[in-house]
Amino acid sequence: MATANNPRKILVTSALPYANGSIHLGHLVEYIQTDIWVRFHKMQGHQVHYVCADDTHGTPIMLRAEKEGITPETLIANVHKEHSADFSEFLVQFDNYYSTNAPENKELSQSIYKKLKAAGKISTKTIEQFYDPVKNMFLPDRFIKGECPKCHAKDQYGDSCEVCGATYNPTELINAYSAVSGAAPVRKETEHYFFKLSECEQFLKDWTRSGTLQGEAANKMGEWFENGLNDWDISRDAPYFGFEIPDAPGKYFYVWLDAPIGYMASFKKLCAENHPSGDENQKSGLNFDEYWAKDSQTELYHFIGKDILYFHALFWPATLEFSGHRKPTQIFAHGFLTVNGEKMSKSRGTFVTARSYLDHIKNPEYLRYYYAAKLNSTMEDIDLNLEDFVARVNSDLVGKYINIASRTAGFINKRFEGQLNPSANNTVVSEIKASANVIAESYTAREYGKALREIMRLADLANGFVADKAPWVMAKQEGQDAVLQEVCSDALEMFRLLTLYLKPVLPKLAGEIEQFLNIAPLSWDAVATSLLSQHRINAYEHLITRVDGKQIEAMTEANKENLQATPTLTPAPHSQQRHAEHQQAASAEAAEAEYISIDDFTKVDLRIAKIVNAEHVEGAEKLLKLSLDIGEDKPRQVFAGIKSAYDPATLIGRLTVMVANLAPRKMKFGMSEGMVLAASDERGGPFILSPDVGAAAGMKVK
RNA sequence: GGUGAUGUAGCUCAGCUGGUUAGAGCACAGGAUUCAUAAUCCUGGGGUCGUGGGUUCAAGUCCCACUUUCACCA
Repeated sequence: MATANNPRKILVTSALPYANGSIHLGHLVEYIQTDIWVRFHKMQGHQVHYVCADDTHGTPIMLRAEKEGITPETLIANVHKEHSADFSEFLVQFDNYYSTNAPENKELSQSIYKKLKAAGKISTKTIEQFYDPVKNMFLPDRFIKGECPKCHAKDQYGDSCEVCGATYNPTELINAYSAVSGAAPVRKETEHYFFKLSECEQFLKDWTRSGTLQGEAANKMGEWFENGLNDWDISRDAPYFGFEIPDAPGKYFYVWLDAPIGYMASFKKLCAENHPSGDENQKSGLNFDEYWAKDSQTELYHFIGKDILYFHALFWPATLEFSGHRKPTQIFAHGFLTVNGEKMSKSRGTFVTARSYLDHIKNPEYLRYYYAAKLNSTMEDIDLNLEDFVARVNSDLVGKYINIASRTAGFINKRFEGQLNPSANNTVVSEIKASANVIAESYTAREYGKALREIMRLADLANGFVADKAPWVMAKQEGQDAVLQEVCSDALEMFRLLTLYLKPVLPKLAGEIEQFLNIAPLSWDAVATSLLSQHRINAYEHLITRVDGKQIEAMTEANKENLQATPTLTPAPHSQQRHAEHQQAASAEAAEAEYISIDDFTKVDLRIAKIVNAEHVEGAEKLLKLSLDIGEDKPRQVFAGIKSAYDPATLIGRLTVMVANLAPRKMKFGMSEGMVLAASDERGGPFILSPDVGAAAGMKVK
């Protein structure tokens, strides 16, 4: 066991976000989970370093930069700035946030490759791949599209069909085309470099059994072993944004080779920063080799999403082992985020970026708290239920926790000039202190939900104590001052302890409370101390406010609008996908948001409609009842939400456009047999459409 | 399709190696209270633990089948 004089030396990483998009609420699950774990261990007095970086290489980055007319270097520098700001505002405190496109990473990648080669783990093989003859480049599967060989759905990606779920090789696609240039790809031979993973099976089996993985993850590994391990293709042909392979002109490391090495590079940079002279083996503290040499005694933990377990549990330990480095102590995989029980969705407005959350909800600690309340050590998905989010934050943080200080500090400040006088032994205080170990164990085991349940149970005890003692009654009675002071002091001591327990999750709030209580920054061993009599606290200022459900609505609304305002042209990666081109399946929905086929469009039966009657609907705030002639025997009855903008009398006789084959819907005031089209956004509306002169009722719009 | 997970009160979740009338928070109802940016305290209603079989003296907890949702398939 580590002691105060001999702290554990721990290096922690989170997965590298791909420099191709913004950080969103899904990403944050991992960074918040990791950050809480790191902060907790730092509070315990251990020497913990938390590093991360942007994952910057690969074809998607190259092509996006080209499309934007900037260099890849400029693109990744912009993204790095954005990512850094997002993390910082969410209080994710990296010791270094770097980039895989860095000299340290290049050097490490090349040196590791050379060691693997010297160990006989590298081979070459000529393979045949699709090639874009217009762009003069080989195409990753994701950039080849065509007709599914099984169900003949159009515009499917090169590896799997979104419609029928079939998987296949890009060579099986019918009428394949390049998503980059549109040209028909040709097949072309090229020599690729492989890491001989097939030879690492025994090593990996042993490593897997050594307690490095969660049970579920180990099961998953077993499945992969059963299927047999294939060699890993680690090269890509120019043009490619990445590091060139030594002695292999025109060949580059596949992004997934140098990405995890980015963990090392980021740490190496941190070591250098700690050494002003630049001589990293001379100066204080951090020594790169102490953490990464084969016989390292330090601990190394990777927090990752379950989607990239394959890379971290197979390739990465094998790469480290056969290049003469230490292996990870443990790999912690977590599940994905769903919002309101479903995948994050752009059309529902639940695909929320970190920035958008900050713009609308403001306080990042609400999200940290909510995620922590949901997180456990398994790979299960966690759900962000927005209603639950509001209820939980308001009830737990404001109603229970902060309320303890809010309801007692006033007495101390007004009646005793901020001076405390706690009792010698309060049973509730003792019980709260007694939970320190249980809570610490839960944090260590990444069972944050369990930790917070316990903390909230303790907060209930504290509120019960206050209710039981009823200081407001004492305040009105003569001669009760001493007891009043004692009760409120004890409540604040309880509040101090709860703050300590919550500090890994709510570091900023804890800082403000330390100021309010006028105490030194809380570390875990401060459980053993107490607020002393004579100690003076500062004036209580309101610490946090409640979340308003309207803020949530505004956020989801804004994210819906964003989609319409700025449709992206590049294939949007799946909500959870952030790791380069191996992630090929863009969600059907995301794809839909960009383009629909002509077949989709013709499903909508648009007709010119003559408004033969329009009238107000009694009891309806927004609706007008329209009768629309579209050349049928009887006019259609349609309720349209345009009352705010139109006087019914002025509408009669006008021509407009309606959707004629929308499923009839029963509304409060009767059946609505279609929909009238109208334009609107924050600038105004609705404005109904009018056809040009000559159009007649019943004409089809196409 | 294969594989791994998952399905417990209206909502979000606990339930360790099988053992008394299945728990919590939120929401809801009633009461108390007024110190706190309506917070707090007490009480209560509410679940055939996805479905169907099986093992067992005893199953939410083990086994089998089906089914829901999610993920992965290099």
